[in-house]
Amino acid sequence: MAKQQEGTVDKIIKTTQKRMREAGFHGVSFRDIAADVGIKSASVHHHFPTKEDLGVAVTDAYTEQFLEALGDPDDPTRKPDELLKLYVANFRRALVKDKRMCLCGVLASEKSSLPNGVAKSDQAFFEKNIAWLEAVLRRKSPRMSPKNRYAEAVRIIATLEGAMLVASGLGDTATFDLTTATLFK
Amino acid sequence: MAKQQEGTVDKIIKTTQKRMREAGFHGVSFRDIAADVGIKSASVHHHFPTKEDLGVAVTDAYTEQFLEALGDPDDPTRKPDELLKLYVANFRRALVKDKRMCLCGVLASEKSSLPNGVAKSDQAFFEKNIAWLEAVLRRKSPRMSPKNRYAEAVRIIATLEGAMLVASGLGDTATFDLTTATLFK
DNA sequence: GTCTATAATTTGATAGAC
DNA sequence: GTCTATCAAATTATAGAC
Repeated sequence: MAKQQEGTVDKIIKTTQKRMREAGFHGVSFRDIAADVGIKSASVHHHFPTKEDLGVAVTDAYTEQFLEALGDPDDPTRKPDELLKLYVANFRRALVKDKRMCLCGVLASEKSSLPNGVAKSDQAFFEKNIAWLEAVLRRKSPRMSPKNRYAEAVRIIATLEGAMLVASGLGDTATFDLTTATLFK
Repeated sequence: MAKQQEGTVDKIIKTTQKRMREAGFHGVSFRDIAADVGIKSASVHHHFPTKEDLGVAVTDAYTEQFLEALGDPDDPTRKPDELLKLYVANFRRALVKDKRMCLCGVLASEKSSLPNGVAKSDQAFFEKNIAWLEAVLRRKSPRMSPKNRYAEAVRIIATLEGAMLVASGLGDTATFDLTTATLFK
């Protein structure tokens, strides 16, 4: 699977992700995106007829990329504790390296005003993340009840999203580490 | 201090808060707000010349109202543990009763695209909340180091904001209780 | 697949009458 | 303090040439 040359669609998705993570769904326009990519807004519409289409594509791509970076939660060559550390590191990278909130966290905060398709894709991000965490926890603590596993998975992603949010609100990324330090105590 | 009759300014602030908690700063317009209040957009501009002015007023009012509901963290008639429970209950009410995210959480997620004044007011919300929590923790655990108190305060607000965010993303308010149940364990 | 051109609507904001 | 009227710019979206 060779990484193919980056086409216009990929550029559009990438730049839209970037902008939506800064300004939310409503804070981004076709013209801004087109300018970033170096084309005209009509060309963006050619690939994504409506803003909802664009929002869905960007959210789904973000989710896929995020889960791909996590890998298989049942990979026997990686210990559950390592996987959980990797999970935190993934969020950390999104905040510190990209200097941005999680896209799906941003969208969740404006969820009731999103087009249906985008809201649905956003929800899928959280469901898939929780499922991944549950799988890891099943290996880490086989005797934990499914109910408690679910609660623990939700607690983990909520803490990480909250840590990003507060770090963003305070304008201080160090806050993230402060918050997540005791996550698995 | 009798509660005086609600004037236009209060109505504008109230309806703007409501809409911004649904759609973020960029998802709200002067015309929408005016329609809610029952006036014209020019009248909204009379009270708040720019959108930044409006955003600052709404954010500051939200923060003040939020802190007022918490009361004095050093009130000797209330135990620290009660105050912390009250703190969680305050967030819970915002989510369950208003069916909405925390305003300042929403704004934090789009912070880098906000007008300077709004970003500043948003940051103040987090700083004041952390200060309130630190004061309570000083009473609850007098031997805890200031550094650890700060970290614990940040952890508490981050968990609550994250719990709201994920509950919003999943479209299930019960998620909030699941996440916050173990907050003070 | 990209462009020009444009439509239809919305947006933040202002001037001036009442 | 609210209104009408209006502006200039921005927005989502479409039609049709190349």
